[in-house]
Amino acid sequence: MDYNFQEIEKKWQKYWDENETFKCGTDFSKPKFYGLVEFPYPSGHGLHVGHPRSYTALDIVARKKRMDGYNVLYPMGWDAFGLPTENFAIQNKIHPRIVTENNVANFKRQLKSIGFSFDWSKEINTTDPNYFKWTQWIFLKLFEKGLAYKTEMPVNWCTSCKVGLANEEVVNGVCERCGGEVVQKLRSQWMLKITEYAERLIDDLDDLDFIEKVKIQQKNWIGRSEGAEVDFTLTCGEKLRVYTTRCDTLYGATYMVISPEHPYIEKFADLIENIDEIKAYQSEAAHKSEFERTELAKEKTGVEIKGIRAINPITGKEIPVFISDYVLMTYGTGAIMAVPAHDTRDWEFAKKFNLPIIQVVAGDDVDLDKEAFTDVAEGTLINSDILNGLSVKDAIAKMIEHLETNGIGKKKVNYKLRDWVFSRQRYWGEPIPLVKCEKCGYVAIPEDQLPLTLPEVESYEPTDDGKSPLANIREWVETTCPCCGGKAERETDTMPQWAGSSWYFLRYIDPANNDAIASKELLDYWLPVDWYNGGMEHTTLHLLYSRFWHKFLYDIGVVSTKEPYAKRTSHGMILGENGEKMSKSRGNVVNPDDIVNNYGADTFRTYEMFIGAFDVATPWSEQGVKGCYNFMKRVWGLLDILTDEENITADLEIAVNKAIKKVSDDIEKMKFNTAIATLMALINDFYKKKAITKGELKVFLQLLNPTAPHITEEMWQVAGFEKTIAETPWPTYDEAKTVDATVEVVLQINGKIRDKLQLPQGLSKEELEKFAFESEKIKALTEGKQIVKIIVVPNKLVNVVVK
RNA sequence: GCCGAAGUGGCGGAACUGGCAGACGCACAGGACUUAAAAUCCUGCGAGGGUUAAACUUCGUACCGGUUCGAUUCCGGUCUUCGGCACCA
Repeated sequence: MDYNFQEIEKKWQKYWDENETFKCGTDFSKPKFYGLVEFPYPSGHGLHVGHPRSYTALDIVARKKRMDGYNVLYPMGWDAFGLPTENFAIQNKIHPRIVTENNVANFKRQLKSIGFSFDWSKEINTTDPNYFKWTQWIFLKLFEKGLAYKTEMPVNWCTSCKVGLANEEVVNGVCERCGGEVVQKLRSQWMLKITEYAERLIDDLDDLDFIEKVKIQQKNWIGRSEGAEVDFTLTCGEKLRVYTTRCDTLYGATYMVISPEHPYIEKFADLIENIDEIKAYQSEAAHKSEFERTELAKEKTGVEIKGIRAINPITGKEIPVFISDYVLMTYGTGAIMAVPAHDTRDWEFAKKFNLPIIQVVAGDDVDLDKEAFTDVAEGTLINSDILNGLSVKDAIAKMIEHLETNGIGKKKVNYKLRDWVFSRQRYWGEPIPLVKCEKCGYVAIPEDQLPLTLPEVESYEPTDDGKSPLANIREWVETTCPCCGGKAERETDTMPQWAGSSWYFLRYIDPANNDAIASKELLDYWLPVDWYNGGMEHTTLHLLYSRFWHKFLYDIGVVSTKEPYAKRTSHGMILGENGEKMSKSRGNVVNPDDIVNNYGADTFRTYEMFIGAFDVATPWSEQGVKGCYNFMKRVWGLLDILTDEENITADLEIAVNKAIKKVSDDIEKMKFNTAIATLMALINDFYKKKAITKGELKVFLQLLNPTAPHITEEMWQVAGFEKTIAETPWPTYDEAKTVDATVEVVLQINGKIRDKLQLPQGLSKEELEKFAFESEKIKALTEGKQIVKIIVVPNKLVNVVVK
């Protein structure tokens, strides 16, 4: 009988659908397992071979957990708002909803063809009004609690398309779509105060089982730093506040710099003698795009503010104040004290403008004519009066104390994290459910009017002045104020794509609920997500945003866990055969459909898991796929050598027990490649014997089932076993039977292998030593030499050290 | 520049806590079956030396050095590749 994967896979996919085999249970006394993978953006290109790497991995975990007796929730849905769909709709004059429907249908067909054990009854779609009703609801709660606010923010503006672009759409400083110039333009934008959660987002990471690099990347992104705020008095009488992490170097602060956007320029314009020059510099800086500001950062620029000077509060000396675009308005106070001796940027600036450089930390190999001395960890303070002789660490502590007792400054923690720009001037997103009333300002629309749906429009293109296409629909925009009943206009911005994905794992729990995000009882049972796998590219955006929203929902009592995800893992990228990232332009894209059609879903799944270490990027290999296809055929061929014997034969008992242990452990540790290797080795044993008993086949099929579910179920049925594998418990092993009766013991002289002995398991050190010296080779090589030492590692080796 | 990960046969990759480097697969070679091929099954397969064949032997986990009876694994330094951040005071 040939291995007809098309027929087998179709048969079992139909069976699972009809029997709702993987629908999560309602017996809440059972332990639960909530496995989650990132839901895809249903693009027009169809599924990428990268998606199934993640989905298969957690599918294996989910299938095993079910066999382990857990109540498992493993859901799937669609993150369907977003730009590519909108752009496709614009180009082809099709409604984005239709585009989305088509893409979702295609994705769903593809996912089903791979045989994932998703509970499809929990399917969600972020563009479904019954879904985004709750996205809007969460936004209104944020608004109500003062965590959503509107402010002027620079946006990336494409001068040719006349449209605001998301950061992801700006590639090398130009518009991704048309290649046009991108500049910064101020626009009024809705913002979410994620910075208010910065500290908790860092601190709570400690209790989570996230892979270390995710934690590190999130911490770096949030960018916590401890320092001090210090007030310098200006000659105009006002105080200029700076932030510094190195207040120990205050004696070396020889000038100050404020950012070009600093409000003091405007405030003290009358006192500034060279105001024209300053204004010119300001406008120059404003016209630089983000790209230019960073790319051209090699040479420092700036202008001294004439007419205003500052007084160093520690030394009492008068120092000049500059403006320069190397100081950012968005971090700290938008002003710095410059210590050129110990900061590279300040040093470069001081060199260019010929400013004094005063060393305040001593160290070896310091040449301040060549570069700043920044590696001060071992240094001692000098030229610093009260701090002289102290280490940097002690000096900081002493200076903070000094600043605080004298009212000059205080300790301060800062974060690099900035608030979340939450507006998009686009059509295909969730409308922000607010109206602007002339009298009442921004007012939330009443909850019972949610969802606020998108109106039908003629064109999805943004307006000439960069407003959302919604702004053109006057009958939709013009409304009444829910507060005073007067004339009001709807907000025409929509939410970013990150909105719908920031809470989707909650909706899976109870997707049809009309009264709440999900019922409290179900939320309490299923949360937190036990295991979330996804790409590293989502570490600093999606993963952080969703942790933020979850913490907010925790604060307002919607959910009972502080954190959404107990465990986070990440898969490596699958590269093209040439080792480069898969892309259309490189022509190295592999279509999952082709693999499923030519080799079958089981081969595809097995290959994706066998390809290499799960968290490491690996190139695709068609030959490798064939290797796994061979394995499937060998698995199928076991039916030809099947005997009637019910038990596991004695000579394979150890191998089978070892395999159960290894596969079980490897799945938990995501070492799918070695789990499969173990099963390949085991099947070689069966073929060598040209026989497999029913007992052996049973265990083998169960172990392979999570990876290759179709072929194993079919063989299970053909072999006449009861029920389906999915309904059977995961096989157990006998620890005592995972150890071989004999072990190969290595005999070494001075650490070099000279002989090997096959000896019984568990011999004592003395016995091993005795056996070692019975070896002819060891005898010969130790003959007449002085034995210095003998090292014996039980069951492993005897090493004789001779002189 | 900063943070992080990695470098092992012709290739993808194994190796628990410092203890036989190269599991498993691919490719390749040889054999069985076949009229033949494909498919399948079996065997071999790091490099050099050595032998009719074996035995045997030296080298070998990016590079240089160290710790150790013993290092792919630990420590110091160098190089390369990939991922992230990037004037964050």
